Amino acid sequence: MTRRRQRMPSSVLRRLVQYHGLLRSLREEGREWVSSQALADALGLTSSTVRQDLLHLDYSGVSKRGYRIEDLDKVMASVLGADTRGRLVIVGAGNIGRSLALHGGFVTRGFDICGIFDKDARMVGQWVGRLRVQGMESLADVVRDKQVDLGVITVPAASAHAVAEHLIAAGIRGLLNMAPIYLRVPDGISVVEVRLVESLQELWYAIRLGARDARA
Amino acid sequence: MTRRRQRMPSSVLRRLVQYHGLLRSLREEGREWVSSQALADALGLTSSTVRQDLLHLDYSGVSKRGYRIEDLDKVMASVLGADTRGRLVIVGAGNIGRSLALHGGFVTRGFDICGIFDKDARMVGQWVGRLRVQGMESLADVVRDKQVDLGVITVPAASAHAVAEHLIAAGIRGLLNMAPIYLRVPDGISVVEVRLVESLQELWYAIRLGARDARA
DNA sequence: TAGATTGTTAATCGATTAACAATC
DNA sequence: TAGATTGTTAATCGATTAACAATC
Repeated sequence: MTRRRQRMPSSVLRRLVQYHGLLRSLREEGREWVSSQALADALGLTSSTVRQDLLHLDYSGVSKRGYRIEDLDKVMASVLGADTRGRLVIVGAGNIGRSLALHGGFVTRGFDICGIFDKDARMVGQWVGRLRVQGMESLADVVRDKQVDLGVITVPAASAHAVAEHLIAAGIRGLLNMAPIYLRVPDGISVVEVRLVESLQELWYAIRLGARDARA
Repeated sequence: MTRRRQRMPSSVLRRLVQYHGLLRSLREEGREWVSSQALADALGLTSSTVRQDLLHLDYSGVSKRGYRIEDLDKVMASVLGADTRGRLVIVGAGNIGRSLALHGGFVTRGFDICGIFDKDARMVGQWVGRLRVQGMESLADVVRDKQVDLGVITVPAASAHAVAEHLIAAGIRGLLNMAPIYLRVPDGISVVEVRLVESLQELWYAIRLGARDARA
């Protein structure tokens, strides 16, 4: 009987995903044990934070030795759902959309790309790797037939909301939004916003601040 | 004499960048005033948070009317450095790197792309929009000659650390890292990590949790 | 004027860090 | 055994929200 744990804070979830990626690398290296301190060092955290985070899991380490990498990896994969594959479609076959479709990272980390769509008739029919760009009118059928879970939005800001509604109407439950606009969605739909330009602006601020400090 | 404000927490900085993007759109629409409540609604925050954030700026709103969009935009642009352009290079001319180079978002939001580099000789010389892919041996010269501020890393995880060191040695002060590995850098160098696959994994967790809750 | 909205203080909430007994 | 590392509680720190007097 698994103990009922409270809902995971998103700060903890974000780190669990990181630990999991790290554990996979460590496993590949053939390592067997890892300590909270080693995990913390690798990600720029404190060992206290790591141990607090692992409290959210049904897994215990071993005093003096740390955590058995293989076991912890399995527990995390199960909690994160990394042991079942997610199905996604990409909407927007511009540069970003096509590069994500061609990028191997999604596939190797558990996601299947079930289609790429664009409303531009000139794009439709073009090949992107093994996929052929489809028109928006096919979206709902593909989502239903292939039981697609997630939509990745890589269209311009002006079309993003319409695309989101289209995907939600088709039955999708989660959106990764790369369009530079904040999406408002109904309850029950999850959204993760990816903000490349904004990240760059934060970086730009930090650099300028550093330069000022250095002069002072 | 501008009052010396304390260092800005990164949570506040992240939102200031968002406000600024929003203010730009509002300006384009020809709007003149905006309230803390309207800003909050647009980004899913509370008006309290917005007003607290604006306390970090040398700018005051007007009781009963809100904030004058044009003035607030200017103050923010100045604080964020959005009134001076940042220069960047992209290292890694794979799908992601090329799509970022071709993407207009960086240029329209204040960043100039000064070069794209790859260590693969077969890539070197190929055109990516107006840019030609250069070999790694040219990197240091370009960074120095064009006074490049930022590096965007879009190489595989295995090469990311070497590329980061190369960029830092060339004199760059900030890195946007899209490689799926956590970068360790010396003091004084800023890093922003972009984690597409990890974002997708967080989304996947949220969806599965939602599905469980719906069943319960 | 009356009412809406700011600026700011205080209260709450949540996340991180410190500390240390338990333990293998 | 002795020492390293866990699990967990308590302390600290920081961020968000609530509340409301000031005000145009």
